[in-house]
Amino acid sequence: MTLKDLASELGVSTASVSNAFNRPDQLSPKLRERILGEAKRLGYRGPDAKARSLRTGRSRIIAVVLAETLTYSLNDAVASELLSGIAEVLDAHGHTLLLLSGRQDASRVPGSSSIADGFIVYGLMPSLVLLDELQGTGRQPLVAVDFDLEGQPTVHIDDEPACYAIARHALTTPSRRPAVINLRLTEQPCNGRITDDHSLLSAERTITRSRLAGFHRAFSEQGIDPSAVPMWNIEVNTFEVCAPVIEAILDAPADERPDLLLCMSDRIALTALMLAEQRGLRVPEDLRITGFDGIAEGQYRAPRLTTVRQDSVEKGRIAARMILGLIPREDRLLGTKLIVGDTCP
Amino acid sequence: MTLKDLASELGVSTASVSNAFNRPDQLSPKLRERILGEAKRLGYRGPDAKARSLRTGRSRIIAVVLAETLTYSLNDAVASELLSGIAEVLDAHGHTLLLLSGRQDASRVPGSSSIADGFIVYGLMPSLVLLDELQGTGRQPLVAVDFDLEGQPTVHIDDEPACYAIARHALTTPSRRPAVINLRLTEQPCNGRITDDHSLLSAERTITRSRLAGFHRAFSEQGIDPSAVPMWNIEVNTFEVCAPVIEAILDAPADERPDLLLCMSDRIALTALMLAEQRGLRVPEDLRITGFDGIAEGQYRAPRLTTVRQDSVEKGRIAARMILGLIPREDRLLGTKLIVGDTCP
DNA sequence: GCTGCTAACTAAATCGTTACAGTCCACCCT
DNA sequence: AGGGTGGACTGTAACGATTTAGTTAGCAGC
Repeated sequence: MTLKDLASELGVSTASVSNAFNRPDQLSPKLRERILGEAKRLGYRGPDAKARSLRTGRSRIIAVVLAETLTYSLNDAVASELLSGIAEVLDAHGHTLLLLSGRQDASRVPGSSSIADGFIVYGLMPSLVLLDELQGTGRQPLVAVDFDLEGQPTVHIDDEPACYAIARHALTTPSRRPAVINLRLTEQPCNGRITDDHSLLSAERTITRSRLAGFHRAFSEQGIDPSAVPMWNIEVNTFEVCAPVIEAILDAPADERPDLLLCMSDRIALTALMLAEQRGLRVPEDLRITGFDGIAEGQYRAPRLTTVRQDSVEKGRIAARMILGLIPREDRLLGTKLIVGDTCP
Repeated sequence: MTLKDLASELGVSTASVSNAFNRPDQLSPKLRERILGEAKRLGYRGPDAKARSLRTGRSRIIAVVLAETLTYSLNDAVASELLSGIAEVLDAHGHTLLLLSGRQDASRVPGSSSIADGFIVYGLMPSLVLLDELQGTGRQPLVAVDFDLEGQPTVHIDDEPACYAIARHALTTPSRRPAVINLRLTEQPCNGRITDDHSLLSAERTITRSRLAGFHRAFSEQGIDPSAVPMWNIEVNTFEVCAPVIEAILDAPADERPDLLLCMSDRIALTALMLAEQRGLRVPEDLRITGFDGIAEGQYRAPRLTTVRQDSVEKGRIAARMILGLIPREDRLLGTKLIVGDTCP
C-alpha cells in the first residue's frame, strides 16, 4: 500500500495525496477528507519515512555519537543526563534520537548514518578518525560537547576554575597527604598509579587536562608542590574498574594512606566512599573525598558527596537546540556550582 | 557528489560503483581499487544511507519504543540496563538504535519511524493507541519487553513467583505492620495511599498486578489478610516523586509506622532507605525494606539492599537478537534471583 | 465578451541507490 | 571450428515519496 496505490484507487494524483498529508492548505477540505478517510480504510499509514527522507533530504533524526560504547554510556550518569537533555528538546520538536558509538566501529558511523540531519558528538578523543569523516561531510551540522573540535561549536564547562574551586575548598582544611584520582588521562589504557611527571602536559583529553590544571593551581597556591602529590588514573568510569585501583590506595599502610582524595568524577568518589566505609574508615574524619559532576546518586545518600555540580541536562538541551538551529551554533560555556556536602565539609 | 557522478567521472556504470562498495566479488580487484581510490580522491563517502534504505527496504536501524518519556527512561536504571543489552547486540551486528517515546506524541511514532527495520517495545500500558498502529503495519517485526502484547513475542520475567519469594523471605522474621509500595498500579495518575480493595484486580499493568499477587500469596500463606495490609502507590520511579509519599509513611506515629516495607522497585526502596536513615530509624532493626530489580546502586552501598535481581541487560540482549532474527521470535521467560542484603536479612 | 486572477488539481521530473537481466568477450573443450 | 561456460561489466527499471511548473475551471471587473 503506497501513496501511489492510494491515489489511483481514488482517481486523484499522487500530488494531492501527498498534499493531503503534508499541506492541508493546498487542497479543498472536501477532497482532503476523502483522501484521509480512504487511507484509513485501506490501511495506509501515511508517507513512507525512507522515501520521504530521500526526496526531501531530511529525516528528522539527530545522531548522537558517544565516546564510549553505548553499553557504557547508557549506564553512566553524566552521559545519561546529557542524553536526557538532548531527548527532551528533540522530542519537543518532532525529532528522534539515533545513538551511535564512536568506539565500536568508528568507520561505520559516518557511512551508515548519512541518514541523520545532524550530529551531536560527545567527549571524543581528538584522535578519532571518525571526526575527520564527520567533519568532512560538511553537509550536516555538528555540535561538540565536552571537547574542542576545530571549526565546530562546542558546549562545555570551564573545568579548570571548577576544579580549582573545589580543591581550594578542600585545602582550607589542611591535608597532610592529598591525592588525585584522574579519569582517562590518556587514550592509551593506563589504570593505576601514575609516576610520569609530565602527565599534565601529555594528557590527551582536554577535559582531564583542564581539571588537573585546576587542582594543581590550588595546590601551588597552598604551597604544595603539585608534582609531589600522588596521582592515580582510572580508565573507565565504572565501579568494577574503579574499585581495584581505589582498594590499592586505601589498603596502603595508615601512614602512607591519603587523607584527602580529589576525584575527577562522582562515580570514582562514590566508589572510594563505599570502599572506605567497608574498611571502617570514617569520612570525613579519616578521609575526605571530593567528586565532580554532581550526579543524583551522590546527593540522595548519606553522607552527601562534596562535589562540583555541572548541569549536563542543560548541556544536552543547548546542544540539541543548536543542532536544530533554534539558537546560533556557537561556543557555549556553562557555569558550575560547588556543592559542599558531608564528605569534605 | 553522488554515486552517479562518480560513475560518470570514471566512465563506468553506476552498478559497478555500487558493487565496488557492496559486493567486491562482482568486479575485478583492479577496477574496484580504481573506483575506491577515485572515491576517496573526490570525497565521495560511500552510498547514501537514505537512498539505500529506500531501495533495499532496510535501514539497519532498530527502534526502541519506551513507555515513558526519554528523559525519564534514560535516568531509570532498569530501562538503561535494558537499553545497554539491546545496544550491545545491535552494535555487534552493525545496527543502530533509534529511541522513541511512546508517551510524548504517540501518534508520531509509527509514521516518522517506518524507517526502522524492527521495533522493541518496552513496558507500555496496553491501552496505548500506538500499539495498534505498530502492530497494524505488520511489515516490521516487533518484540515486546515486560508486558503482554497479543500475537507478538514477549521477553519478561515471572514476576509473581519472584515477589512471592522475597515476601516469604521477609516474613520469616515476623512483621507486626507490613506495608506494600506499588509502582504504577493504574494508568490514571494516583500517588499515595490506596484504599480501594479491588486494586489487585483493577491494576492495569500486568507487571504490577503479578508482583502484587506474589506479595499477597505470601501474606495469605503466613495467615495475614492481604486486604488488611496497607498499600501505597507511586506513579513514577523517581526520587522526587517517591520521596513525599514515603515521607508521609515514615512520619506516621511510631505505633502506626510500618516495620516492613515491600517495595516494587529498588528506586523506591533506596529512597525509603535514605529517608529512614535521615530520620534516625535503624535499618533493619526498626524498619526492614525490600526492593525489586537488583540495580547496581542498591548493591554498591552500605547497607546493601535486599532485593530480587532481574537481569535487564540480558532481557535487552534477547529482545535484540529476536528482532535481528538471530534467535526465534517466541516468548521468553527469564529467571530471577533473591538477593538477601542488609536491609532485610 | 474578453482579460486577469485565484483556487484546485495534475503530470512529470527528481532524489541516490540497488537489482535484474542482459551483453560482450575470452577461453576451454571436443 | 563450433558451442558452451563463466567472468566482468552495463543499461535501466524500480524503490515511494515531494515538488515544480502547468492546466483547468470559475468568477469578478471593465
